[in-house]
Amino acid sequence: MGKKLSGKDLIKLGFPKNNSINVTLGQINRYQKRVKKEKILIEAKKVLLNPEAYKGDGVWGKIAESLLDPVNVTKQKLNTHRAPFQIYGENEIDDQAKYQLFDALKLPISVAGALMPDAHVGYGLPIGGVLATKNAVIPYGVGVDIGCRMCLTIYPVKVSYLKGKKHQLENILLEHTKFGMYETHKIKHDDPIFERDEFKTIPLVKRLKDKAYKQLGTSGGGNHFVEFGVISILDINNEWDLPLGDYLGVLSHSGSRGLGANIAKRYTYLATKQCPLPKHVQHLAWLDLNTHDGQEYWLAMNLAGDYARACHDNIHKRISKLLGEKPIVKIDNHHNFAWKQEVNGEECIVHRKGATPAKKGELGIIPGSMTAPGFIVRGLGNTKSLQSASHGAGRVLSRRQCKTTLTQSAIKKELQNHDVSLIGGGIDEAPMAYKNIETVMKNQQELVEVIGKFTPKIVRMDR
DNA sequence: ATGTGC
Repeated sequence: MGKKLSGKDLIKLGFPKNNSINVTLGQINRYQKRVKKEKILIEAKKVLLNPEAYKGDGVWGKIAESLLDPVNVTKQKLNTHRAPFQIYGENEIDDQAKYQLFDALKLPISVAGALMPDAHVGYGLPIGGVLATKNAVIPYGVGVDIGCRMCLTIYPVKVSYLKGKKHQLENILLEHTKFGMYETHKIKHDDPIFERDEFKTIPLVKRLKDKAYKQLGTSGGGNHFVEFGVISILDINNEWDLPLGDYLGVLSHSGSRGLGANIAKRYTYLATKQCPLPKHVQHLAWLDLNTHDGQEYWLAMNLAGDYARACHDNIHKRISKLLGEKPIVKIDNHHNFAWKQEVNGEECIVHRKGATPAKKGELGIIPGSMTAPGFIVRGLGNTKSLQSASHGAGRVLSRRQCKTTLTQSAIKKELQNHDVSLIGGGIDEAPMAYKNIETVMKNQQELVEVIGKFTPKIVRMDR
């Protein structure tokens, strides 16, 4: 009732008639909804008089920045030329995914790009896309599931265990992994990550802390899984001096749950507001890393990545305890993330949206499907791929196509043929929905070398 | 991938 803060109030206070008004109203509306107008105006005046002192503040930092350095939101144009790029396994990649990369390579911030052999169409950057940019980060270049990653632990246990204790292992997955949107652990688990400053200093992240707490160690849905299988070590020069042969392995694939999803959503929205692009590429909107929002996204993205790691660690720790065995090897890697990395001698932001980092000697995991093997790989540091490799086999059938062309009985038969037992798993995650992983691996021999193989035997997914 | 707060 006339109590709501308006632009006029701010002008009366002495605010300049530029975008600082909009920024201020936006921040207040978002984070100070329940604070009295009088109180807000007193604080706003202080910020107006000394914006320098408020730089970095969760709520007022962005306002201070808009006062110090008013931004002109100008429509960005695409270049007519493309930044240099490389495509791996081109024959296996559909044209739409290539066109998406080509568009991304025309952004004025783009330095170089690559397409991995499992690439397919996504929002903004294609899945399997790698893009290096100059001092800017594209939230949709990372993807909605920030820090989506793999984690593998290997146990010094005979593989006959998989058959002999099949029922017990199935029970571990059924009772002690959590899938789907709402399923959480009955007992709350803790983790040092919740002491991180970002949970206090970034208002959005603060609001997500409770949710993150509840979801720690859960897997979510989609293509996420936790599975037991056979690890075959194939490289005698492996980094753990393991004799060649078979071991019990636990492999997990999941990300940062609601925390990362909400961070992605918010900063994508902010990016599209600040960086208007032609309609067909609007999802490639970026945040300048010198701005408040850009820096905040970087911190929030890194937090979401670390949270995703904490989730996997929680899963593996609990399973290890239930097995009564300590892992002798642990390998893990993000495949939806952005890193600072040198490209052609200058520091760039390298986005990998469904791509495995593959610096020289860097270890990673490339999963196949629930019936096809995954691979433990060692990066070869190929600069043409921006030191990256595929993050899996890649889809051949869309989720919709799966539902219309596949049957439950065909999936059941496929699982039986490979001696795989499945708990959960929808028709859209059928093994037939994925490309042949052997072909994908062949198409990236210049990018990674294989150390070992993972053959899934007991798989748990959402349903 | 997530889930109803721009």
